[in-house]
Amino acid sequence: MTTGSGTSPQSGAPMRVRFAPSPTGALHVGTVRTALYDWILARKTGGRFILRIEDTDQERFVPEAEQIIFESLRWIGLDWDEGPGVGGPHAPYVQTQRRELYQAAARRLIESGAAYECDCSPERLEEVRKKQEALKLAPGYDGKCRRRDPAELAESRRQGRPVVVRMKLPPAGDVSFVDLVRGKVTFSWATMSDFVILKSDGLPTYHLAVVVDDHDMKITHVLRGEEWIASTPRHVLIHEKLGYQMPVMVHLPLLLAPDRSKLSKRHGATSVNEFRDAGFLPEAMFNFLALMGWSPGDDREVMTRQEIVDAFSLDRIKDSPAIFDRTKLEWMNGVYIRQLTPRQLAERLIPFLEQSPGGLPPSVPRPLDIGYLEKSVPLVQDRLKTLRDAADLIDFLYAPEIRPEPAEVVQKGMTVATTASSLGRSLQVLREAEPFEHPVLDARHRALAEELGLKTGQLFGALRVAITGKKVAPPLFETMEVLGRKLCVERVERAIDALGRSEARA
RNA sequence: GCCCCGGUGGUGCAGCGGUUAGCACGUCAGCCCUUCAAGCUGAAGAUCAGGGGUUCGAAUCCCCUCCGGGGUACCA
Repeated sequence: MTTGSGTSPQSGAPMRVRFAPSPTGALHVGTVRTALYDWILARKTGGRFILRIEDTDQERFVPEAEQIIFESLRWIGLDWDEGPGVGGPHAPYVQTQRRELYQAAARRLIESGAAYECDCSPERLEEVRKKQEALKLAPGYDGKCRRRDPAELAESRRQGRPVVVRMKLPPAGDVSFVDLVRGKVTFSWATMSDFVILKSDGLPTYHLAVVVDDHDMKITHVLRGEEWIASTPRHVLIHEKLGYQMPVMVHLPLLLAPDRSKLSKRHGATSVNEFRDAGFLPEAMFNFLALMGWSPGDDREVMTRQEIVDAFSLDRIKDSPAIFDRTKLEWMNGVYIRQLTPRQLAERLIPFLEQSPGGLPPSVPRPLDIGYLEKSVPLVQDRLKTLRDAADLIDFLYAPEIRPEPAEVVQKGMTVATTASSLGRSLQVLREAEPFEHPVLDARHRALAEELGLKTGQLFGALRVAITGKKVAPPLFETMEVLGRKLCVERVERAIDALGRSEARA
């Protein structure tokens, strides 16, 4: 390390970190931010980045979600060293395939007296909660089954009544743990109650599963969103009772919407897939997300993946929430778009231009000619915030004909007649210019404007509308060069015709 | 309600005991100029949430208040 900025106390030893999403749908940008930090840390320390699927919630399980997770991670460039698809020494990496481990752990906890079985009905639980609410007490399980008769439990089971396993909380006192971002955090056991670790369907809750798996997979650092900080005491308890050592805890600041509430659907796009489809570049997304909750300590913002890995350190993660500013993301995406070569940009643009709604009109034949596109790209490269912006900016290059509005062709201080005659003179230039390249076209038209006593803006403006059909378009003569002599002549002729017809009507 | 974590220009971030409070996005203006961008210059914009302390000195440390967020499930 030559910069020194990236050397944090913990950057030396290889870290084993895991990203453990639930397959419940698309990957939220906040979740991906966590994955990003995991990946960076693993790469930085020569450690391992482990992917684990936490599918213990059968209710919320979405079958396609697993594929979406893989795709999203691959899209943004996070490759995993252990996990689904690649295997590893702690396989399987899908929690529903590991249930024996959790059940064994639950059994050990019951045997040691740290946990107990509970057959309280949902109705009773609801009743207890209501009573507590009425008395303004903290809601929570009252511990009735702590002293449940084993025979009664067995009877419940025989009758098919649901039985869960609950962790027994210490009667009083505080729990503390060290969080790398927030320092020492303390909770009182009184604010919690005996929580479920094994559900009646035999699957573990998050609390048990995470502890068992992180220990089994030898995870050294746990990175997760701040919403987990309040349940960390539960994890401390389970670790303790199982005789496991706690990994280093790192609770990342939440990602908020501009209105400072939790980033959700109503704020627009929230999943990486949506950003990908909206035309954001993965490298821009990587860079932007890395800065959501972390900064290098100097004023750098636009950084390559390698620069981020080099500069990253856990002690520079901030403790206040990060707000997702889409405008700034768009700016950064534009920066990355401008860094591409025309060829690279053309290649990335093709899927966006070829897609049916949002791309070029269906009348434009697919597949697109990459050569023509590559020539067109420099015309709009500086003007793109997202890849999806391109279609609207270059559609006129693909239109079979342009039907300009006569009123828009005529520039300020000109009439239909003077405009038509000026375009007629331009036509000569277009027919004769040799070679048909922008420096020549530019020089000839400047001379023409002077000869006609027009401002360049007047002549060029009229031509722009004739050639592109738009008042706002890329630089005129570069555009003409891409379009070629034949099309330019046709379009200017057509504009003159249109002017003639409008005059006749008037 | 209770518990935990936050609060620096409009926005995102840096600064964490002594700075004219720094950078970026956005906004506005100028330059460039054929429009729009991009680029370059410059400007406006902050009682560092408020109030008390501690200190020679506080955005930085402590306390209170207010505001925001998170948690409080057989969801993760």
